[in-house]
Amino acid sequence: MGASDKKFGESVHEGEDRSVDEAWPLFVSFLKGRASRITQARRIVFERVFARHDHFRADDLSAELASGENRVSRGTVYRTLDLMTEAGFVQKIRDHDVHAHYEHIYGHGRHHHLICEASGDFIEFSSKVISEEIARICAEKNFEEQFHRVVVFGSRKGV
Amino acid sequence: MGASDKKFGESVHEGEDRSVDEAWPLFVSFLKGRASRITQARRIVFERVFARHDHFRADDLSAELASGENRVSRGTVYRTLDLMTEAGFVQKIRDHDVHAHYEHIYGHGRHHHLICEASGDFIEFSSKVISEEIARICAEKNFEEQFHRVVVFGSRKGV
DNA sequence: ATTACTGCAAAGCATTTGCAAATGC
DNA sequence: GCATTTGCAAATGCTTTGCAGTAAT
Repeated sequence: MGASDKKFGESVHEGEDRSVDEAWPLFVSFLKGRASRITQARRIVFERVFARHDHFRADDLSAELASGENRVSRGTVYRTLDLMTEAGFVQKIRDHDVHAHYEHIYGHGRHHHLICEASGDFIEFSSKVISEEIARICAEKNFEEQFHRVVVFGSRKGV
Repeated sequence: MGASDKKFGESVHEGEDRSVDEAWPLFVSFLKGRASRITQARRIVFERVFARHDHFRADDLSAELASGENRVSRGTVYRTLDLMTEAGFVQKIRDHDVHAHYEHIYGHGRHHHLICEASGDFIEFSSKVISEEIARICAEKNFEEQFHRVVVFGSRKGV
């Protein structure tokens, strides 16, 4: 396919090798900027992340790297993933909090949350615009929606 | 108060007792419908959930119920919360999966996911409409957004 | 009487952490 | 040479589970 055919995002997957090679120097700068070291383990994890074009789980990646000639230990995989997140190369697709939160919904409409990272407070909101847009997207993607969640992380102004 | 005065979001706390009393019989039906028993422990957890008007964590609720005259054990609290979720009285405010998922975002635009519960597949999408709506809501709520996530659970049609 | 449920304590399991050895600078 | 990292293994902490006793039907 021609790169021009690719609609989604700007990622051009023929460029995958180039992608690591382009990105690595940036990670190096990031590390240098914080007086951290450029190590083999970090390079290995970095490459492995870029070799994937799908979503992955930290523990899967760690398992993959647990053996073989370029093995990296669990702790280091997790630590490097944190660095990469901080540097903005990966995004964590999960709530920050590992704990399960609940709320009772009897008599409530569906709603979503603004979560203040500083105080941990939740602000509820609901939006017809969003629900409708999601319904539209699902129809377009031939996907049957069961429910959706919208979470906005940030902070309350003036708190 | 007239129920009609109630806006959304501002739960009116005088109504709290009525809310449980209205809901409990429904839970009883649900339990009977699946040949499960109506027990004291379940009633205690149910009430405690409805007595809260905020979000709560399973482990906090469990800690609360760990002592006192109406104590309920940890295991039972978790099990009852599952039942209540299944029955639709509470909503779990967290991804289904406890594991952290990552993806690399270098060269990708921000995007979100449709997650197929059957196959576990992810379908990516992005929507300017949603981002703008969220920005609008944050402005309205005086909230400074850092980032947002939209997750739609459901299933792919014809898979 | 039966059978489901509860409490308990132990097990699970992803993730984190302390520390001695290894490595980058 | 010195400080940061790594690997290892043990610890964490929420959640789940097996089992024997208890309660609901």
